[in-house]
Formats: sequence, C-alpha cells, structure tokens
Amino acid sequence: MSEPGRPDLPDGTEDAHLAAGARQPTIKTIAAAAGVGVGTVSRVLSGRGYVSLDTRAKVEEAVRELRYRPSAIGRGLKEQRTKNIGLLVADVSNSYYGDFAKGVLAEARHLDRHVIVGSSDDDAAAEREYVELFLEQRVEGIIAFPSSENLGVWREAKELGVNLVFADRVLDGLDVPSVVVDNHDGAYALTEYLIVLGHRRIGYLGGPREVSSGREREQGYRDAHADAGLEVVEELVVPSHFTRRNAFANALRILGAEPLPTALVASNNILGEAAIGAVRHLGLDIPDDLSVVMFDDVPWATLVTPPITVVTQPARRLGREAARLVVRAASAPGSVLVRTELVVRSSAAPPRATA
Amino acid sequence: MSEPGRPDLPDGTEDAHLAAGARQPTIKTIAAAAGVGVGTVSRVLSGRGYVSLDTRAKVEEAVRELRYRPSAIGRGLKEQRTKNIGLLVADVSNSYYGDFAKGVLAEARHLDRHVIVGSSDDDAAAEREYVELFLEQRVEGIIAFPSSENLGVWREAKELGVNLVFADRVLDGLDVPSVVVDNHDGAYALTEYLIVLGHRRIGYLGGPREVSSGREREQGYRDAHADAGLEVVEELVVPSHFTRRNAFANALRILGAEPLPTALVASNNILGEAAIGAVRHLGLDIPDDLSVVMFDDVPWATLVTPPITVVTQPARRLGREAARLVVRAASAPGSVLVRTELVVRSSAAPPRATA
DNA sequence: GTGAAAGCGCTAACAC
DNA sequence: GTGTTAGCGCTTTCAC
Repeated sequence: MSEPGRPDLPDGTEDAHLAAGARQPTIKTIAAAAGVGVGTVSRVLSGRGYVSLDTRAKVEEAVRELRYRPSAIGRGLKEQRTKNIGLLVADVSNSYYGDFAKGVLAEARHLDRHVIVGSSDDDAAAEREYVELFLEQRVEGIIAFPSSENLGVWREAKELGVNLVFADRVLDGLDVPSVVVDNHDGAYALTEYLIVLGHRRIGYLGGPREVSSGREREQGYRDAHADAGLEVVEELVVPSHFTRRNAFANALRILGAEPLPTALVASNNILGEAAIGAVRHLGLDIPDDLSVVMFDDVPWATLVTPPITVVTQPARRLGREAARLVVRAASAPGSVLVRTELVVRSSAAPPRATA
Repeated sequence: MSEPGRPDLPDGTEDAHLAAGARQPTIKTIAAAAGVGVGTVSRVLSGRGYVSLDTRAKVEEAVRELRYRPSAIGRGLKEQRTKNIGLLVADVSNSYYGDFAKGVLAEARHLDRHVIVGSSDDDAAAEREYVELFLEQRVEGIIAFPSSENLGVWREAKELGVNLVFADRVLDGLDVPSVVVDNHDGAYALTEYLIVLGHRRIGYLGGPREVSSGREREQGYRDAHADAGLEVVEELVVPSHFTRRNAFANALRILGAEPLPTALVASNNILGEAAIGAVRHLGLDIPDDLSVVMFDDVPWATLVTPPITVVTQPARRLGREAARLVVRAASAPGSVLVRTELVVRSSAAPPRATA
C-alpha cells in the first residue's frame, strides 16, 4: 500500500479524472517488492538469461501479488516496434469483411498480435488517414483492401518497413503480398453456368473498375461470353459502387433494359442484395422471370426463396492467411490465391421460351 | 537493389531486419534539420507554448520534408496513456456487431481515437484474455458486450481507471455506464403483436439466461403473456447460445412440440436465421403454418419471402454513443437507453382456424 | 522565445 | 546470477 503520493494528491482539482484509480504497477514496483533489480524482473518475464530458481519464484510471486502487466508502451518504445497490426476494410458492417476480420482476429490472437481496425467506406481520404494513423502507431504491419488512389502512401509505408498485405485487390506497380480469390474464375463460372442454361441476355452488376477485383470479375464475365461465341450486351454491364443506394439504382437500371435480360450476375453480396431487392421491387419472379446469381455465400443466400446460386469466397480463411502473411509467420508463402467454388441452388433456371 | 540509401549507418549489421527500410524520423531528426531543440519541435506540434513565427515555419518545413509522424509510442509513454480504446464484441462477423463496430469506429475517428478490436465468441476465457491484453496496451477505455463470468476482471479494469462502457448487457454489482436498448420492451412488443393477432401458442427462441439482455427479453415475452391473461407454455421457451448449430437445433426443438406452436419469437438475428432455416427445413409456410418475428432488422429481413416483422435496435447509433461515453466526451450522459421500434412486415398473420 | 534535461516503463549490455 | 545503467521518442519544466 503506502502509495504515498496519494494523501492529498496535487492533481484532481478541476480537471479531476476522478474515476481514475490506482496506477498499474511498473517493473520497478515489482523489483522493489521482490527485492531484486529491474533487469532481473525483465529476465524472468522474458525467459531470456539466467535467473536462479529462488529469485524467479520471488519475482513471480510479486508479479502475481501485484497483478503486474508489463506495459506494451514501455516495451514498444524500447524495442522500436509494437505487436499491433492495422486492418483496413471497406466496411466492417458488410458480412464479407466481418468474416474476413474474424479470421484475422483469430489468427492474430494466436500469433500474439493485436489488431487496430479501420473502416474506410472505400473512401480514399479516409484510407490515407488510417494509414497515417497506423504509421504513427508504429504498427508492425497492415492488412488492407486498398483503393487504387493512394499508391503513394502504400509505397511509403512499404519503404518504411511496414509489412503490407493486400486483400482482394492488388495495386499495379506495387509489389505487395496478397490474399485473393480467383476473381476471374469465379465470375466466369457464374456466367458460364447461366450460358449453359441457355441465357443469352445476361446482366452484370459489377464493382468499380478502379479496383482490380472489379476488373477481373468483369473480365471473367466477358471471357465466358467470348468462349461461348457470344457477344456481351454492353448496355447490360454496369459497374456500381458498393453503397446500397447506388447499387439499388444500378440494379434497377439493368432491369430497365428492353427487352428485360433473362439473367443477372451480381459481383458481390451488396450488389446481390440490391439485385434481389430490385427484382422484388419490380414484382418479378426468380427464377421464372429472371435468374439471379451472385458472388459471396452470405448466410441469407439460403434463407431467401428461392435459395441463391453463388460463388463462395472463403473469407475467414483469407483473413487467417492475411494475418499469417503480415507477421511474416514461419514459412509463410509470398501470396495466397484461392479458388472460388460454385454452389448451385435454385435461383437460376433456363430462360422461358425465348420468343 | 541499391538500398544504399544509408551510406554507413551504425546499425544494420547482423540483426538486419532486411525487409525493414528507412526508420521513421524522430523528433530529434526534425530538431536537427530545423536547427532547433527538440522542445521547440514539440511545442510547434502540440501548439502549446510560444514559438516565433519564423521558427515555427522552419520546423513545419522540416516536418513536411521528412514526412515526420510523431511516434504514438513515445508520446504514450510520456503521457502515461494512449488514445486507444478496446472494443470487445461477441462475434465480428455478426452483422449486428458489425454495425455497432461501424458506429464505434466512425465516432472514434472523429474523437481521434484508435480502436483495438477483439471477438470473444462469447467465451469467458477469451474475454478475459482480451481484457488483459487491453490493459497491457494501456488503453484509455474498453467497450464490451460482457459475459457474466468475468466480474473480477471488469472490476479490476475499472479500479485501474480504465473507462468502461458496457453494451447490450449489464453486470450486476458493477456500476458501469452502458448503452442498451429497452430489451424488455422490444420483446414485449413482438409478443404482444402476436397475441393481438390471436396467437396463443407462441414459441420463444431466446438468448442465454446468463446475460442480462437474454433475461430481459425473456421477461418481456412473459410479461406480454401475463398482461394478456395468458399462460406461457414452458415447453416452448428455449434459451439458446448464439452459435448457428446450437440455434438451429433449438429452433427445431420448439418446432417439434405437439401441437405445433402457431408463432415464434426469435430474440436476435442469429436465432431468427436459425428459426427461418428450421421452418424451411420442415417445409412449413410462413405465415400460413407459422408466424415468425424477430429482434434485429438485418438487411436480409426484407429479402426473404415474406419479409420479416422485426424489432429494430439502432446498432450503429449505439456504437457511436458507446464511443462517446468511453472517452468521456463533452457532457456525455451516464448511460444510454434507447427504445426499440416494431417494424411490421408480413411474416406474421392470425393463426389458422384454431381447431 | 528557446535549449537542455529529466523521466515515463522497458530491455539489453555490461559490470560485478 | 544479479544489479546498474543507458537509451528508445516524447513532453514539460526550468533556466537562460
């Protein structure tokens, strides 16, 4: 006890963090309590260096007694690095990112790392701000779904020795390890499936062309057409931002085409949600009037009627891999590319007697 | 290649974090570059104390030139606190927590705070581990959906002067500000709505009774019965953990009752998902065979057929409030209690000719 | 107005 | 084996 400084503590006049209580003990406190030097305490805690069993016991006793928790700040300062990693997603409330984050958190915990999270809403300025913040925090690494507009910041972070890992998207001219799914292949599979069913007018509600995954998926859609000797109806291909409002409007635009397409590919879960919302809004039936397929196997895909045919991305696993990559864990590969998988349910059917 | 950038700096001999590049400049670097003392640089950066315009300009120039970012670690050590807050949710991949987190992140950014996130899966040991970690990180505050089993840790954190804010749940015997919805009221509204429609055998798929929100919601369900002069059929009331597997099994259990209940209340989105999945699994029709209502207005609630009647919780707003509370922002209230809102859609209808 | 210096909690190098 | 000490980057007090 004692804690002399407290009887009539100097602060606590106006500002008064009244709530604040006892300070956490420091290594010095422990050293004093155990009757040893701070170096010894440090050695006990880190397990490095020799300490007699007897001394060790005393120190451990004091640690337990005083509920000592080494300060990550003090340690960080000395070691010139933290065990924190930054995670920058586009939207934490999107279940795809949520799943990804879950994977990152699980693996980070396993690797004894801590995760500072940012949600950029795909806004370049917010993204830059978060990266700056991560750099100020001296994070060990950053996992991000990067927008294409901040090449400079990313390059700088890399030069500063921060371990970067990009997810889902890749930036031209910047060699950074990544965890991605085979976007081209996934979109190709979805489109090909519809073509095989007999569809010829297939709408495509895609992501922004500024991001690599958006471009790749669109190319998959196009290549599936080309390989089947089909022309893409450009009017039916519309890129969209991932905001709900935007997505809904764009879905409506595709469904406003004349004649109505007989099928629609949505290139992620938000777009899929919008597509289905728009279809409902117009009173159309799936799959009688229109077949709908999408990227991402979200929980609700099986809850709606009919259940939606999707291409899955193993978000959780990608998150785990990203975490392993970012701490440069034992024998981590340079990048991770995983295949998507087509899960056929019943939201797609052959088109109705085509005229 | 090259990597000569460093003519012959003293370090970088054996240890050589090869990947690491240039170190970030320190305040000393800036002071030297600007030809001033470190104290002056600090004063310029903080805006506290007097600095001549001329000096200020020189310092700012150096800061810009060298892309200086003050180290949060150095500052944290000196100031004995960080601007980090810990956020502990039960499951980041659940869209309710995702929305909540989004609110926290948005407000935190606004308040110049950084958020370290943990996902506990409602596991007490994981929760404890995360709290310890937050304490080691010397976070300024913690926002958590606390389990009931770690009273001790929470009490300790509070005594250590860490600003605590509980969300959704409240712990007996621990006076901590909280952001919660009126759980009792929400469940009452849902149940009463079904009763008014004429239902008498209403299943209740609830959360664990160990958490306050679980208890309160169940009580709301019970009170709605009592106020209508109805008996609760105990067999139809089943608490469930929030894992999908568990929830599904418990939903099935309720739907296995003889005779089948005519309606079902699910007390959160995961349970609602399970309920609907189970109903589909059994080939039952909503609302013809069974009315289904739930807590949480998730995006898919309007996508399924029929759209689900729900009680909404403003998750995002709760997250924002929690962030404000945890930094003890200007005139923040002690706690926040918000009302839920019943959103009637078409998943509930009068029971079929009741025998 | 500004520089010098102390000290925050920790680790590691070096005496003993 | 163990204690002492320097120094990580920063803020703040105190001389000047």
